[in-house]
This record gives sequence, structure tokens and C-alpha cells, in this order.
Amino acid sequence: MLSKADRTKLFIIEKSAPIFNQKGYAATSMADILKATGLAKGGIYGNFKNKDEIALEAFDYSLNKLREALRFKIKQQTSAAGKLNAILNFYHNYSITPIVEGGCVLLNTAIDADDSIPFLKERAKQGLKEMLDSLKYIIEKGIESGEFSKKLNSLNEAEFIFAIIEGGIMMSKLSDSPVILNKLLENIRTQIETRFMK
Amino acid sequence: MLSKADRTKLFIIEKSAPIFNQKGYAATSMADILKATGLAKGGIYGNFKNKDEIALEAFDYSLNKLREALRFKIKQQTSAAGKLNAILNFYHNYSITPIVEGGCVLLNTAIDADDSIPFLKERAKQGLKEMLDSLKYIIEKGIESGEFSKKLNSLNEAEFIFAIIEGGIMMSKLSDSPVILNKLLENIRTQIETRFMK
DNA sequence: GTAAAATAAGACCGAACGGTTTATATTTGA
DNA sequence: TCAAATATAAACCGTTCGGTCTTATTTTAC
Repeated sequence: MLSKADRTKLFIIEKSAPIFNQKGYAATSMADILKATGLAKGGIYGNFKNKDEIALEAFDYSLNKLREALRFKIKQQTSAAGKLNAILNFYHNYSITPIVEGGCVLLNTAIDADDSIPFLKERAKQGLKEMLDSLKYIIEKGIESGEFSKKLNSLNEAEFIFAIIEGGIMMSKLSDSPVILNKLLENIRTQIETRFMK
Repeated sequence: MLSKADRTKLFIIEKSAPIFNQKGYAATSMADILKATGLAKGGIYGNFKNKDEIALEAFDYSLNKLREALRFKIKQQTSAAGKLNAILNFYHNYSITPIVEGGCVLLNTAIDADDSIPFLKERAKQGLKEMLDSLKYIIEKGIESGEFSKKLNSLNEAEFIFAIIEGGIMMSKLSDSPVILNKLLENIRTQIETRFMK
């Protein structure tokens, strides 16, 4: 079982992660975190060195939730096409029902951190690489198994799929409607059936 | 000629816009703006009501620069395919040489404002609509003229193109390399030549 | 050239910022 | 059971925040 300290740390992260994801690093104040957790300063600073450490662990926590949720969906499918389809289903309505409130943690952190918060940018960069790698891996396996065309460039197609998903989340969140994202997911699905399987 | 006040306002906006685009609304302080302009408090607050007003006008300024630059490229082409191609060329290397330092102002503002800065979100939302509309218009004209397939849904294809561009900018900025974005632009170009012109 | 008007400087304000410290509870292990 | 270790609350710290106001300077119009 988790020690008291570990449970408190987890609790703080669980409460902080959605705030950082919604407001961004700079706009999230320690007062926000105190309020969300119901703890006082001592309770927070006894468990974390500073705000940076909370932001970092909150990012790791959020990304891990995303990773685990995706992994769960993917492993239920055996074919490469099935796995890609599971990913597309996962992102259906994602702009209104994301894993962590505020939308895609990778997209949000990328934009938030990119020009001014190096320690967070580095994590997001690794997170992006990991996402692209797993998409790429699925596509490669699909090519090997004969499901997908040998002419596909697995990395390029992974980047293509992820760009559309992230661009779609941004547009759907901004326009307050999941329709754009959902149509884009359908578009990807069609391209997989045509270009990929050709 | 511009009055002194108008020149000063413009000067302040020119200096502030890249800061807001790089750091975001919350992380940009009045001290940053004072430093960048070399002015004192009185010089700023004599020309702007508050930080919000500067942020809004900086967004308008940045979006207008984008709009004008794109319009210039587009109007040099007569065909719909030529116009789309001009847009793709415009975004070549955009992650390292954007119109305003910090990347795509629409993407950045969308993510920054989306959950917590309603007055900025509204502007970004209008900006996105405008972008999609002009893409849609070009595609519609291409269908009417017989350049593009009648089966295309102009709105969906506009969203498709813009999603890839914005997703590509995010990934290229995050990974510190324009390669991803540039490959995606090539991908769009190919799809225009095949799917669109089919 | 000069007076009136517009503009900028910078001291100043209260509030909020991230973070520390100390005193008090609460767990924990012997 | 009781002391040692740990966790918490909250007063407090210096700094920075956005914003105001008075004073000084620069433009502008005549």
C-alpha cells in the first residue's frame, strides 16, 4: 500500500493536473492548487520542492493517463487496421471529453512551454516522440503483415495522423464543437481504407 | 500621417505582439512590455486602458499580418490549385520563420485562451473561421471552374488542410525541426494533385 | 515664439505571487 | 505507551503583479 506521503502526493497531482492543463503553467497559481486540494501551504511544500516540480509531475501524470488509456484500446485489437481504428475511436469527441480536463495535454504543454519553459518543453518533446513511435510501430507491423501497402512511409503516416488529430482538437475546442474533429477522424479512417490498404 | 499617439500605439503593439505570441497572455507582464518598448508606465497606460487591451490589439495586429501576407501570396495565383499551392509554400519552414515570432498566432492564442481567457478566445475563434472560410472559398471556386472534383466537400477539405498545417507547426516547433511540417505540406500537395483533381 | 494640449516619466499603491518558517497535530515503530 | 518522525496549518517574507496619479516634458497649433 502507498504510504501517507505517497497518497498525499498523488492526491495533489490528481487535483493539479487538470488546472495546469486548462490554464497553463504561468496562469496556474499555488493559490489555485491550495484551493483545489483543500490543503495549506505546508501540506503542499512538504511534498513538493516547488511549483515547477508539481507542474512536471502533473504533466507526467496526465501523459501517463493518456498512454494507459490508449494502450488499453490498442491491445484489444489484433490487426494493424483495428489498432489504428481504435485510436481514432479513442479521439472521438475528445475536445469535449478528454482524459484530463482542458484537452490534449501534449498539445497544450507543447504550445505553453515551447518558447519559454524549457524543462516542460523537453518532457512534451519526449511525449510526442513516444506517441509518434507507437503509431509508427503499428503501421510498420501492418506493412510487415501485408495489411498495408509497402509503399507507405510509416513515420510520415504517423506524423500525418497525429497532426490531423491535434489540429482537429485545437479547432474543435476553439469552435466549441466536436464536429470538426470527428469529421477529420472519419477522413483519416477513409484514407487508411484507401491509401493505406491499396 | 499618423499622429504621435497613433505612432506610439503602433510601436507598443509591434513590440508586444511577439512577446504575447511567445509567452502567452498570463506569462507576459507589463514589465516585459516596458522593457521591450523602453517606455515607462505612463507611456503605456496613456495609450492603452490595460493589459487586456494591449493583448487584444496585439492579437489583431498579428492576425492581420498573417492575413495580409497570405492574401499577397494568394492573389498572385489565378488557378485554385495555384492558390492552394501558394498557401502551402507560405507555410514552408513556418515553425522557424513565422510572421510573428513564437509561431502561429492562431494556434498559440487558441491553446492559451481556450479555457480561461474568453475575450481572447472569441477573437481567435473568429480568426479560425475566417481562415477556414477563405480556404473553403478557394476550393469552391476550384470545383466551380472544373479544376477540382465535384465530389469534394469544400468545408471538410479546408478543415483537413488547416488541421494538418497547425498540427504540423506544433510538432515541428516542439521537435525543433521544420522537417515534420515540410513533409506534411508535401503530403497535402500530393493529396491535392490526386484526390482533389481526380 | 509661445501658450495650450497632449504625452511620457516614475514614484507609488494594494493585492497576489512563490516560497519559508515555526508551532502544532498526527502517524509510526520500538 | 511514548518518543521520534512526519505532516499540517497559517503567519510571515520579499518580490512582482497590474494599475494610478502627479509631475515634467514634448508636441502641436496659432
